Amino acid sequence: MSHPYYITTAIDYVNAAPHLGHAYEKVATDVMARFQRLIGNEVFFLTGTDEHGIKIEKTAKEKGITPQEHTDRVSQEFIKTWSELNLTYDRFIRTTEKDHYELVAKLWKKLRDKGDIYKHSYTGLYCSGCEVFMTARDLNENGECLIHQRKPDEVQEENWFFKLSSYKQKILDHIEQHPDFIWPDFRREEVKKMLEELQDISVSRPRTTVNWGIPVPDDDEQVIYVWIDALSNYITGVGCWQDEAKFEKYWGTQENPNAIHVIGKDILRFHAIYWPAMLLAADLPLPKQVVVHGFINLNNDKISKSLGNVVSPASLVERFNLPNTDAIRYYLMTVAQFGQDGNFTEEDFKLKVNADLANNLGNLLNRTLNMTNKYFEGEIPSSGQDSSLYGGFALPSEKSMAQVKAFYEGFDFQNAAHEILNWVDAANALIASKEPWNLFKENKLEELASLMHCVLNTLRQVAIALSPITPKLAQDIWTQLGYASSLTAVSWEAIVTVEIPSRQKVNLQGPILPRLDSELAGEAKKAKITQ
RNA sequence: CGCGGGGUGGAGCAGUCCGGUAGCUCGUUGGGCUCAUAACCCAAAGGUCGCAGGUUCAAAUCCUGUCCCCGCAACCA
Repeated sequence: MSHPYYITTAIDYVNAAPHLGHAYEKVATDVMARFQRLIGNEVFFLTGTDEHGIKIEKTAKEKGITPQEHTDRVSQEFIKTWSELNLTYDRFIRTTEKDHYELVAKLWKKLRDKGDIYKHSYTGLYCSGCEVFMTARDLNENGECLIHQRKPDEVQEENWFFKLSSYKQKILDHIEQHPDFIWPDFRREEVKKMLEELQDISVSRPRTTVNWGIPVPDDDEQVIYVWIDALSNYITGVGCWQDEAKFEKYWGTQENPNAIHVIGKDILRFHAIYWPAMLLAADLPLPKQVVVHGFINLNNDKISKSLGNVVSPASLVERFNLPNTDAIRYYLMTVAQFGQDGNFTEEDFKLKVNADLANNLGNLLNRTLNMTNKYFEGEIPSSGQDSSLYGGFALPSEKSMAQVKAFYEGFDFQNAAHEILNWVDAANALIASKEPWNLFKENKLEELASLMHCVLNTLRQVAIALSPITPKLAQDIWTQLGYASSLTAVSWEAIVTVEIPSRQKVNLQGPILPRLDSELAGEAKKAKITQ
């Protein structure tokens, strides 16, 4: 049965170019979106960019362009990168879009009219070096900014505040009553601790500080700060207060919440506390689940601009001469358990991609199609009388298929891929043990046909099952198996209910993914030779 | 005592909730095969699970203490 499935990523701040860290979350969300479509659900996948704020304003000024020009440029970079990674989002939302402005203004008024937003004078310690207000934690024992080693100025500012504290209990209750609201478990516990010390938050900034933002309704002096502006993209994206039918379908209702937010661990607080509080204040249903992933480090260092270790997906494609980004998608999804941190190294990337995708899977396809060409003139043989002969061995068991499905559903992409690769291994082992080349020499064509049919069908199943993670490779396998149609038209059930058609003409086209030989490997070889 | 994550064969990790022959991938060594992308298959070596104590017939797994690494703490995913 088809269900609406709404999934979102965090929207990225357009102050820097997209890198592997951004890509990690987006790919994971795309894998889930693709999987949900595969099992027949009606998916709406939202991603986008967060485009307001002082940093954008400053960067634009430095570059001598307007903030709008700047955000136009950078958001295009994100769109381009996502296109290279084959993300299948349904909308790319930008917080500078018209419908978002309207929604945010409505949301603001609603909270204000309800009395949940109030004006408050705020005396803060402002470090002009950092250009930001500091809290006690940012200061050393002498009350000096840790970075600039000098005392910040005492500045009084009038801001609008949101009564976050009055929603504390409701949020806590919701978390208790919906154990799946925050995933994984340990993040839920973390949020409960955060809730213990909860203060109201400032939700606007004076125009004297920031100009680039959505104006506070009926207050020319103030601009809406990031919380209300950025978080509400999730409801703008599915037509809140604009297209009620669409909104109810995807966002869901109080009784049947439907939205799933995929976010990084750094913004847990905002999604698990601020955002639900705002929704409660606006009398809107809460999301169904907040899924929190870990970070991918680069050579054990945090990915960051200041470390200068930013790697873009495009640069990997270039360096390794990849036919497409599937190797990157695969690696990101298998390098760590979703929810935990992982570590990216080029060496490991090469190793894993070569072993799993090129050697085991790619080579299985290649050797199988070659044999189909040699022994059966390129036509898929029928399983014949012996259809059950190899069934228990290479064909994935129904249990294994169900496991893969459960892994996907539980955001365990690592184990999903691992389980599918087991099917590949089993097929390779089956070939080794049955020695089809000898069956051919001995003219045991019945047995040979049955064996080849079995392996070809396994490849067909692998293509379907792996398609959420590696859509291009899966389609390549599909095409080489002789299908004219697109793999996206196939459903998950077909793994079990359909067999590869006999007499279909295979279409061997060479490696779906050549082995990666990095510059590193090249240089290591060179070094050996010169020694 | 701010919060949280992690410390398992050479490397990267799973297993820890619901104690009971320590598992996976890569690498190494030996063998096999030749359909295939120097690939694939089989086998072996290699770890007493950070450290100390406790509970138990039995602990990587529970409890206590301790050391080390990492992240978060009003926006670098």
